[in-house]
Amino acid sequence: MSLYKFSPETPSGNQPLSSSLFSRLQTDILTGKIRSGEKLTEQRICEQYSVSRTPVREALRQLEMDGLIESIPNRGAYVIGLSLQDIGDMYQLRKIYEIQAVRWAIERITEKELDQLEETFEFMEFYTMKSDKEKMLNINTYFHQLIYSASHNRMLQHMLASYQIYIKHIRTTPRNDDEYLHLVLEEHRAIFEAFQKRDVEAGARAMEIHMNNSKARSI
Amino acid sequence: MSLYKFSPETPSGNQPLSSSLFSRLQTDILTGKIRSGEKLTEQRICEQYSVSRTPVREALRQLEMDGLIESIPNRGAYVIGLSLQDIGDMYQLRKIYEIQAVRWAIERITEKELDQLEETFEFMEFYTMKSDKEKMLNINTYFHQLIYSASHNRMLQHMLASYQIYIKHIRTTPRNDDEYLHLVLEEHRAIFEAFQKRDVEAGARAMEIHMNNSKARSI
DNA sequence: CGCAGTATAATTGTATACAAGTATTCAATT
DNA sequence: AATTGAATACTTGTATACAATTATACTGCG
Repeated sequence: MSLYKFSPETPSGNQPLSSSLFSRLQTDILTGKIRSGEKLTEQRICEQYSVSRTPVREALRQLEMDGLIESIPNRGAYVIGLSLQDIGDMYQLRKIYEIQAVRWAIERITEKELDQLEETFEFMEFYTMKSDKEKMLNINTYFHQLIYSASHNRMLQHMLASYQIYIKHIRTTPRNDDEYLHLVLEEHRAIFEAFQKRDVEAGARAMEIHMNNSKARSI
Repeated sequence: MSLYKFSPETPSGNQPLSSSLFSRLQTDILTGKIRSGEKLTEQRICEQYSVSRTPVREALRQLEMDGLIESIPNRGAYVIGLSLQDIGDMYQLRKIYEIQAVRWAIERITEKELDQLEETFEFMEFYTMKSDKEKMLNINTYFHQLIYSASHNRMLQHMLASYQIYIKHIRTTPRNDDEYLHLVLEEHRAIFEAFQKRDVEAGARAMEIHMNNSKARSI
C-alpha cells in the first residue's frame, strides 16, 4: 500500500466502482441492508447485483470464511451478521492483538518504518486540521497497518487485517465534531511518541487507552 | 459437533472421502505437497483433482482468505504456505487467545458444558491408555473447541478455529511414544482441574504451559 | 544484434446449461 | 383428520462455452 492516496494533492478519492461483489455483499451485510437471518439464494443475488452465479458463489464462499454467512450444503446460505455482543467481543479481541502488535513493533521497527509512521502521523495532523473525516478514517487504518507490518509477524498482520473490515463499518456513527478528530489524533500521538522513545510499556498503555476509547466511541 | 465420533464403539473413523476440494488443497499446501511459491493455474488443478473450474475457483478464493495463496487479478494464484517463522508466530498468537479463552470460559462455563468437558477429558484418558494417537488428536481439538465455546465469545471461537487447521497439520511430527500422549494428557488434566475449581489464574497458567510445550513439541 | 510492434497462446473472468439434491404441494389411504 | 407417498418446483453443485485480459513468441525494422 502506498501513501500517495493520502497526499493533499489527491482529489476526493472515492471508493472504486469496480469493488468486488464480495466487498459489496460484505458492506450490505455489515450496514444492515441485508438483514441478519435472511436467506440468500444465489438467484436473487444474481438479479439484484446483475451478475451471474459464478461470481456469486465465489463471494458466498468468502463471506462464509469471514463468518458473515452460514452455508448449508444443498440448502442455501443464511446471514449471520454481527450482534452488539459480537461487536463488543470483537473489540476485546482486537485490543489484545493491537497491544501485542505495538509491543513487538516497538521492539522490531526499522528506521525506515519509523519514518513512514512519522509521515503518516503528520498526515493525520494535517487532516485533523482540515476536518477531513473521510481521509482520517483511511489514514487511521493505514497507521495501524504500519504497526502490524512493523511487528514483523505475518500471521498477526493477517489476523488484525481481518478485523479492519468490521471496524470500518462499525465506526461510521455520525459524529461530525472536530473534537472527535482531535481526540483520535492525540491518542495516536501518544502511540507514535512511544515508538519514538522505543518505550514498549508506554506504547502498550497508549494503545490500550486508544482501544478502550475506540470501543466507547463506537457504541 | 457431536461426541459420538470419539466413542470407543465407533470403528476406525477415517477422514471422509468427500472432503471438499478446499480441504484437499489446504492439506496439500500445509503438508508441502504443493510447494511454496508455486504458481497454481486453474487448468492444472482441474486436471490433477479431476474437477471443473467452478469448484476450483471457489476453493482458491477460500485459500486466499486463509492467507495460503495470493491471488493477483487476471494473473493467477501463487502459493504462500507457511514458513518456520510463520509457525512460530502462529503459536505465539494462538497462545494469547487460548489463554484468554480459558479465562473467559472458567468465568462463564455452564454446568452442562463442564460435564461435556469432563466427558471429553475422560475420553482423552481412555485413548491415552489405548495409545490411540489418531483419536487423541481429534479429541484434543474437540477439548479446545469446548473451551472456545464455553468462553461464549463467538468471535474468539471463529478466530481460534481458524488456527486449528494449521495445528492439525503441523503437529503430525512422527512421535509415536506413549510418553508424548501421557504428557499431553497431564497438561489437559491441569486445565480441566482448573475448570473444576473455577480457578481462572490456575487455568491461565496451565494453558500457558500447555501452549509452550505444544510449541516445543512441534518444532 | 537489439528493440518495438504485432500476432498468437495462455489464463483468468463471466455467463449459461445441465445434473443432483432438497423442499413443497397435493392427493390417496388409513 | 392425519399421514404417507409421489410428482413438481426450487436450489445448489458441476461442467462447459465464451469474453476479456495478460503473457509470450515472432517478425520486421533500425
